[in-house]
Amino acid sequence: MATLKYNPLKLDNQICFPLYAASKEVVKRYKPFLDPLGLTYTQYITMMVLWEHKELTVSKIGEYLKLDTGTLTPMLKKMETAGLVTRERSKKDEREMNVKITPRGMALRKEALKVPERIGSCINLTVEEALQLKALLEKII
Amino acid sequence: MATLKYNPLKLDNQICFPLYAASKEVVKRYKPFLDPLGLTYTQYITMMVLWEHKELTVSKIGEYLKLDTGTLTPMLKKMETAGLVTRERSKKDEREMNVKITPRGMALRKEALKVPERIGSCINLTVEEALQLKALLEKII
DNA sequence: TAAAACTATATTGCACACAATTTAATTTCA
DNA sequence: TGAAATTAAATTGTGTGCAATATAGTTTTA
Repeated sequence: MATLKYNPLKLDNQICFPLYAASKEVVKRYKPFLDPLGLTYTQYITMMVLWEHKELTVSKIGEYLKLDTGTLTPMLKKMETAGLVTRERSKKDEREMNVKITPRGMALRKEALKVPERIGSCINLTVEEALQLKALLEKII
Repeated sequence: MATLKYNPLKLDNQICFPLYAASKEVVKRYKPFLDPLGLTYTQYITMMVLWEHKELTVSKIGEYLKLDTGTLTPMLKKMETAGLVTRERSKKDEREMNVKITPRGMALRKEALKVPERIGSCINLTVEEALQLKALLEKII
């Protein structure tokens, strides 16, 4: 009798691929809600940590978001140009760059408040499933 | 008594963020195993569908991987240069580009066979948790 | 205290991702 | 059947991501 061998290199047998595809898919679903705010997804999560903490160094932002300076520096410069943040060297330690949210950046929070619920209704998971997913993902990170 | 309001814009309350972070993290963990094969993560999943199907059009590859031509065309050209695939216009329909795996590309499969188990031991999930995660992610896609 | 080690950010180079547009080939249908 | 619609790739432009390196400031320590 022929035995059907398990193929470890089949796309369908991967855990990485649905993770990769779902992540891109969700970021894409944010786009129509973020475009009116003038934010990309990466800028949106950056604003999230700034709405909460008001002022942070580049490396602190990088710690929260798990992004490196090669990604953050150019993006923060754009956000500065857009008037959402200011960038200033720390007086205490000139190596540090303090990124501070502006009143305009703070004001954007009101408009962003609708985003999470709108996204929620775009993602086909129950609250329980979402919590379960979150727990599993956090175990990986 | 003060009521602590739920903050929908807190990074910790997002489902999208752990998804985004975990996806990047897993792709990063593949790097040390894929570097010796001369493959990037995107090229690796492309090889997966080609190991299975041998010959596909660009759009079929895009369907499997959920990637568009702006991503695939330049990457497939690099893979052609690397001798992993050939690219040829379809005789039946000149609009289609047939991408075919080469013997060298096929031979790479043997070396790649160790990758999935090595990755498995890098990811801190039980088999049950991984299957659960996969099911939840596929519900999103 | 001055050289060495370390730290924070910036820069460079490479590889995606995708929206929007273009080009070329095929199919539809008036 | 021939113009219009559709389809498949390629191209262009913008925005990440990250490894590796560079630069400048701070701390450690011989």
